[in-house]
Amino acid sequence: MRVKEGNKEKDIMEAAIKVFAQAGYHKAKISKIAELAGVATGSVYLYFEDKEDILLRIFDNVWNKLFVELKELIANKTLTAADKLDAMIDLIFDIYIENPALAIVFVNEQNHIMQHASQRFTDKYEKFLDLGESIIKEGIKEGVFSNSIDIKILRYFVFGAIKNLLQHWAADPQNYPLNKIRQNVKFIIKHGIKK
Amino acid sequence: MRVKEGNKEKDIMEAAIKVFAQAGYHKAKISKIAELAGVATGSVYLYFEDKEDILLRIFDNVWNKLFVELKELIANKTLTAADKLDAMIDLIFDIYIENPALAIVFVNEQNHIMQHASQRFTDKYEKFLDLGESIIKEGIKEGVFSNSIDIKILRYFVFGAIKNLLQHWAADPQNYPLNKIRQNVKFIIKHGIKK
DNA sequence: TTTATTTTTGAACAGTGATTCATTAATGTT
DNA sequence: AACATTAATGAATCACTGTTCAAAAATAAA
Repeated sequence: MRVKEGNKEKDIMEAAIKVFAQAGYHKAKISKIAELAGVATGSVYLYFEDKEDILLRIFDNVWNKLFVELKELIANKTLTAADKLDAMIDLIFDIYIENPALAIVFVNEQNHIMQHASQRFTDKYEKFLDLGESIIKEGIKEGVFSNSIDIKILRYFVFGAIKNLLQHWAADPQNYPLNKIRQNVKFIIKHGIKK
Repeated sequence: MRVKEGNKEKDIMEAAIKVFAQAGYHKAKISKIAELAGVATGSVYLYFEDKEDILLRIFDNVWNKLFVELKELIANKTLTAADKLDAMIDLIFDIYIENPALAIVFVNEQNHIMQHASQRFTDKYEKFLDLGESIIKEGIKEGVFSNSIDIKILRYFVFGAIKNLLQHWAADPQNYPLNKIRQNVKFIIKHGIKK
């Protein structure tokens, strides 16, 4: 019997993240991913169903990670709802700092995922946003958040705002430091623009 | 001499909007667009350079329209900055009401455009957002808008939030009436979620 | 009606790149 | 060492669809 050496699955996935980030999903070539991962083109198909499966698994990982982290965060009894909201926003920004290529894929290919794999994906996405929702509800109970905003609307509002800012940032990182963006996002969500 | 009959260019563009909205740019087939427009496949290339050119011209039209309308809006001396901000948001939502398919293309294919034709497109986009920026500045002068938010950040924040909400709405229109979304957007931008 | 010019057609072409699979290599077992 | 089993290879296949272009059709002018 022969046993698999190394971790080709991981190698391929990491290579794919880089190639997807650089070229975008559609222009990314399997042959390029394989080359970067140091395997033959055909080997990719030993570990992944097809091209889309690679992207889906990348998203699975990100959402799982975010979900676990947010869950821990919410369980923390020493934080107020407002603190938790800030920390939740940090979770997303931190992906960018830890793994910029992954973050680029995450924000750029969201559309693709939504249209081609909503069944597999919506679950994790919605679960994550459900947790976010619970923070808002907590804040409303605490009396610090307004109860006149529809929470379902709020979640897509906030996620979309952050996604777009990160997309622009990724396209031209020099423009702004990520931390300034993060700060402003937190402020706008809380206070809006009215004086 | 023979003269062109009808307005095939317009027919093709309108067909393309429908097909792009339904299938997404990448899966949209030229042959399908031609069929829907009632012309031969090859005829598409008499009026458009290539597939991407169709998408670009669709975007040109939308941005031009938005730009003109926003300009008029801003020139209106009877409106306060806050009124103008609301009206600006209405401009975008109104595309959805007037032509849902066009709006779906507009929000879904923004990515594609940004990555493949920023030179041609960024101009109009940024010009539009510049006008939006002028509304905010007006409000700051009036003393009604906070001056502690970075305006460049604000614009991508707001545009992204709206874009994402409209994308979700388009994917499942039953979920929410568009007007409720619109209302909430206006409120969140102005007041944030803090009580 | 004939000719000239322009529009329209749609089948054929061509480039692309995801996917397959017969072959080879590597490792473990007897 | 010989064998069995699984991993890995990468050139060939295959499907797909954007684009081209020679031919046909429509219209206007002579």
